[in-house]
Amino acid sequence: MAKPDNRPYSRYSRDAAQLLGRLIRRSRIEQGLTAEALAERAGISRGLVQRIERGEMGCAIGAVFEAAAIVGVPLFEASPAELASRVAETEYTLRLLPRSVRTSDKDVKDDF
Amino acid sequence: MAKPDNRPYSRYSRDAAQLLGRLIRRSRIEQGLTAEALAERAGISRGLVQRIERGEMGCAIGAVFEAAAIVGVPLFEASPAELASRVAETEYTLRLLPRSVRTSDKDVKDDF
DNA sequence: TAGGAATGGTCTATAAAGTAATCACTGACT
DNA sequence: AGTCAGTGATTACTTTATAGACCATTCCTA
Repeated sequence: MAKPDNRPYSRYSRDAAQLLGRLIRRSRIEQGLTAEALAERAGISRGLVQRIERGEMGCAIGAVFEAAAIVGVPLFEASPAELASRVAETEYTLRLLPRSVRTSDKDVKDDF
Repeated sequence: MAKPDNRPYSRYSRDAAQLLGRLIRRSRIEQGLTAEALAERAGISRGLVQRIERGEMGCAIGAVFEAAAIVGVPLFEASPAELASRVAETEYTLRLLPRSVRTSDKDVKDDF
């Protein structure tokens, strides 16, 4: 795994993963879709669907997002078009930024 | 990996992953944070940070969300409090739904 | 309320993610 | 201009997730 498991995840990221999982489950059930059926469509196993819906942190983001897309849970509160637009937009902004970050040390700027 | 790679990801989920990665990178750079530094904070390797920022689908969602949380990229456009609230909310709704889905078959709604 | 599909959990083999070390290259400062 | 930190990419190795089959249980529905 990514995390040595003694280094805990932040509350925020755990909540986010859990919420996403619950939303997927909710949507799936509301659509009368079986876990097995969703798994098949997403090209993953039923066991993985379970873990995704449980909000486990080890699941591949591709599998999670794919499941979300299939049952219609919006990612980034955005439609496909909006999403693509924001991708391009961010891509552009990224090109304007310095490629390398100077380790100017200690100013962490976690305020905002 | 989750996907046999012949079964492609949908455009939507790929865009979402890519956008998230770019946003993380953007935020990181704007904060003058080194990829190495972010990796250390997230408890992951620098190589994984690279893949996350590249938007690769195989990254663990925990690692991605953790990185996002650290650099301040909002998940679900929600603050920590809002997120927790929505988790509880969804949890509740979920309890009202049938636990088991009847395979009423063929009404599938993969358009959106 | 009985039948049966759907779910949840467990187990093993395998594929893949993740790490760490290394090297070349880019680009930001003195 | 030269230096060196940061980055990007590749490698080999370790750890982990995933698939798939299985069994027990839940709970829809006839």
